[in-house]
Amino acid sequence: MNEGVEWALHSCLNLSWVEPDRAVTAAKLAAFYNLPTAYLNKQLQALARAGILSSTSGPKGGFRLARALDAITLLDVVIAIEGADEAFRCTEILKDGPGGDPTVDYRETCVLSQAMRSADLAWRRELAARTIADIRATVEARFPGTPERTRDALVP
Amino acid sequence: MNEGVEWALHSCLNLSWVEPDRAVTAAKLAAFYNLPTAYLNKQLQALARAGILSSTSGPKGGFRLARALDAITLLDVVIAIEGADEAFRCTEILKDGPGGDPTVDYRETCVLSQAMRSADLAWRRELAARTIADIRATVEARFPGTPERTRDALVP
DNA sequence: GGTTCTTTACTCGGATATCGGCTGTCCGAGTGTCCTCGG
DNA sequence: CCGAGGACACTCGGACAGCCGATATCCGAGTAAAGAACC
Repeated sequence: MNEGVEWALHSCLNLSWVEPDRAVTAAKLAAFYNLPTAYLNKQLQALARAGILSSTSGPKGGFRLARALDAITLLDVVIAIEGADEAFRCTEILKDGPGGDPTVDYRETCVLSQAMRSADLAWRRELAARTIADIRATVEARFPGTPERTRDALVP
Repeated sequence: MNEGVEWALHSCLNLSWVEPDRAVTAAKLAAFYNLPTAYLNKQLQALARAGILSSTSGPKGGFRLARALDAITLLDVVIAIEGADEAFRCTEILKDGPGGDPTVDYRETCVLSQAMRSADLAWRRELAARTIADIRATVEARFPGTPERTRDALVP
């Protein structure tokens, strides 16, 4: 899995601790973890295209969360970065086998494909059940100093 | 995910329909789906290293299943081909952030890492719950002609 | 006829090229801000 | 003093190289079988 997913998740979480009307630049978010600025910017662009962040150009510009915290699931972020394709991609090799029918959609018929898809759905269900709001609440309960420390590092 | 996983899964399933004392060459298994022989051979080698198949050299050689059908899970096959690493790899970027502690193992501490690992475990649990025996039984129930057709194509 | 040895052909196994996608970087378009200048 | 205009600096956005792993391939080591030769 793409490394940018980790950056995107942490960046969304960090953005949840700054005032919603305050935009944070990619440079600030990158400096927070010593990440390459331009490359993180690329991931943030993907989040903006997915409607998770909203971006503003110019001075005082940057990124901010575009939705309520409990309306952003971990699956949303993963899909924004990695794409919506499932991990196991059925190439329908049964079509080239003995008794293969070119008119059949083996992604729906093949038992192995169904089993792999079932596992993939379990993974997605788990990710869709956790929102940034959940994560934030857990972090605040375990590490009370995090919100203030994060805000201090991101806002000038 | 690696395309060889699909080939490996179908090959294991196909091998389940030939007599256990009969070895099938990589060439036969590849011809079944018009796959590149040498590359499929590479995947079969990985399955052999994992103890899922046993290989025999020389004439009348080839691959055969090394374990009982109900002792081979889909997860076993996936791990043999893809490796045991989980999809989401936590790089512990919190170590480089404000308040980061180099002595802490953030793969266990980071809430996001835990959430991603939880989803990964759900995926693995689903794959570990299905064995080649299960798949074979389902296929035989839905497509009764498959066992004979497969055996005819694989044994001389 | 039986046994042993040799030859042979066949198979796996690992070492070797090739390609696509992730990683990393750069510069231009757009925009809000601030300063200056005029009324 | 107030407002308008312009220059400026800052930010995102997409276009451009580099590198690692997956893809695809080939040839050699090992082996079991088959056949020939000998007893």
